Amino acid sequence: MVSTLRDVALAAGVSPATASRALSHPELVAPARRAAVEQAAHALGYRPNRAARELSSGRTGHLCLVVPDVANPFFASLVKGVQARARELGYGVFVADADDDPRLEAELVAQLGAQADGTILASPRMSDDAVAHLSADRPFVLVNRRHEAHASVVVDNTDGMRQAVRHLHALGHRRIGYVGGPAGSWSDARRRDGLEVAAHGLHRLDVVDLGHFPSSRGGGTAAADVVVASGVTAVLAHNDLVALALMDRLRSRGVRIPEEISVVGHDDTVAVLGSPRLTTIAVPLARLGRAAVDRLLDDEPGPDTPLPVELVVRASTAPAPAGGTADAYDDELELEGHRA
Amino acid sequence: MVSTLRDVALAAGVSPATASRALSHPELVAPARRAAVEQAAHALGYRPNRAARELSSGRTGHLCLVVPDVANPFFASLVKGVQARARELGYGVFVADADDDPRLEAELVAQLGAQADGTILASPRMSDDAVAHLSADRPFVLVNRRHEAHASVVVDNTDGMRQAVRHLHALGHRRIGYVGGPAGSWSDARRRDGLEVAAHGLHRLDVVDLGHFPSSRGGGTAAADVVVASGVTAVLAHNDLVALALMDRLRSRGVRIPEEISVVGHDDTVAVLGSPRLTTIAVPLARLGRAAVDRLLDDEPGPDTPLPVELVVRASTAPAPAGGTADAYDDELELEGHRA
DNA sequence: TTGTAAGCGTTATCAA
DNA sequence: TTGATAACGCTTACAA
Repeated sequence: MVSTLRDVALAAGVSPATASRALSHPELVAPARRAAVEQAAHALGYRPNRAARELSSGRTGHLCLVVPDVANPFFASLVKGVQARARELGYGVFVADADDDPRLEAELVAQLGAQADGTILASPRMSDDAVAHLSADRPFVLVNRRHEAHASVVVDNTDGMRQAVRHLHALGHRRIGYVGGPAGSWSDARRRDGLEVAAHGLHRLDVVDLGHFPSSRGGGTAAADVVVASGVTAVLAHNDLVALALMDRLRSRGVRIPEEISVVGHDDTVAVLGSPRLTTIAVPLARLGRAAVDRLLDDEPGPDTPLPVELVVRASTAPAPAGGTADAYDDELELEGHRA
Repeated sequence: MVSTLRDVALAAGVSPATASRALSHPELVAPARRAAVEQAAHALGYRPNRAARELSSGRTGHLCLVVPDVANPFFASLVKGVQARARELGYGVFVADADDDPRLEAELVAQLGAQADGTILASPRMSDDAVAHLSADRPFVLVNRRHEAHASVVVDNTDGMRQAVRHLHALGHRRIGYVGGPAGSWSDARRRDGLEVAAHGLHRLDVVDLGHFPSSRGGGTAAADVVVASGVTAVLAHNDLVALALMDRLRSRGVRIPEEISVVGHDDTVAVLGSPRLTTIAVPLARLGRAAVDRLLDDEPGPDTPLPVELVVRASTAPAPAGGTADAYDDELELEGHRA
């Protein structure tokens, strides 16, 4: 049979209260008794009943993590980090997949969040307004998105763009396209900021905004044709999945990568599966997940500096084609280009 | 404030016991009172306290899912299916990532499993012996692995091999290599069975066992050289990740795919990211996850037939090279080949 | 420093 | 069909 705290107390010759304290607040109990209790607990294979503990203390020992799609490698890695850190701290993690439906996300936050000591939400697509109305009574942390109403952990999206643009510029690219993520995405907006900053600092550089695209393979396929039409010699994609599909479509239109067009992905989730291997902006997803847990459980909010990202150069970026199209196109066909 | 059953009972003018029954076992309560309770509950925004319910009833309303690595797309998709079905049935899901450590898996099953109404375990690498010692007191289901001591849900690994071999044979391949998964893998053993069956049914066919390899990219890279040395014109890989790395290495050794060697993956997790797109044996992972939940919660075990898999033909398989090496090698260099 | 005892919110047993 | 009432196992004032 499963033994209770009573059994432990009985075996150790103390009251249930002392047994409880010995296990939960050891510093309040005399060393001798504490040892006796610990030994009895161990001998009986005692495991505290979390339901009873919760009912009495109000704390569940659970964390709740809501993501749009666990099968998306970005979120899967995030789950891994959250899970690892939570385990270290003795928490179990409810993982809720919202199946890419922002309304379901809100519902899950309300439902499962009520059964946990805190909730972590990764939701690039929920509206700011909807985010504002999420439960603020319990600890709550937003991942890779800021919002005035909540705590958050983010990565340095802006700096990632800066690194990538500098890399491409050094390779001689002078006309670089940006395949944006869905409109309204917080990180997409930050990346556009980074693009602007980067473009201003470099010589003779056009950054061309190719528009907003779905952050799926379909987005990359659609973007490819826009890329070709824009005359850029390099592209930054919103994520690796998009970049891979983009390369696929480019190739099938006869464009050689990286000889004719260089491609940069984002996140480093599936970049290594591409052919050629994708140069990408690596995001420390597991660290981000761990940081989310710490932030959730931290009493003092802290400064919340963005986590650093790192450009990983692989085979999909190369020097700009000689006599590249950059100058040829310089004064035509400029879709909202930023100019240095 | 959050309202309790007492509040509902008070508002509805009934006793807490009746309120409880009205909500949990409606058929035991007179329609009039039931309606009153339901209305009061709704009006007060009543949410049952799961801890209290658990303490009293013994049921947690939680399920536990332990996987070796959530960042692996195979398991991520499985999580998605489990999660979806569990939600439909009103359960929350603890997801535990064992970080590819079978010992940790066992610990997680014991720890988190004790806080749930049932546990689902996907563990290709745990030893049969270790599996035998896992908690049998609560409902427990094994995923894609059979074991006499436990219930399980599996896919038809054997038939998948049959489909793939038939496909390759029809394309004229007469010497086909098998890049196996880790030794001890249950599904790998089933696939070898399928290979044998398939080979026996087809004319002039050699299936060459290339050995056991890690189910990671490294495994695929290592396998590539063995593939080249074996003189096969087609390869079946243990999963898509392995197949993709295999193609990478083959290509860098100057082998053209599919012109010189055809490649077949398994699972259809990342097959579409490859270039060329990978022909693969699609496994219904989400369905498998859903089935695991149903099996876990089913009172009557049922027959447990394997879920069907489906060969998806893409660009990585093509007719065998003319004057292919198959016949040339027919009587030499036969590594444990099965012969029809 | 320790023990007594009162809950925590729900379910389930028993009478009525 | 309904209502008291006693658990469920633990934590935490409060008292000693």
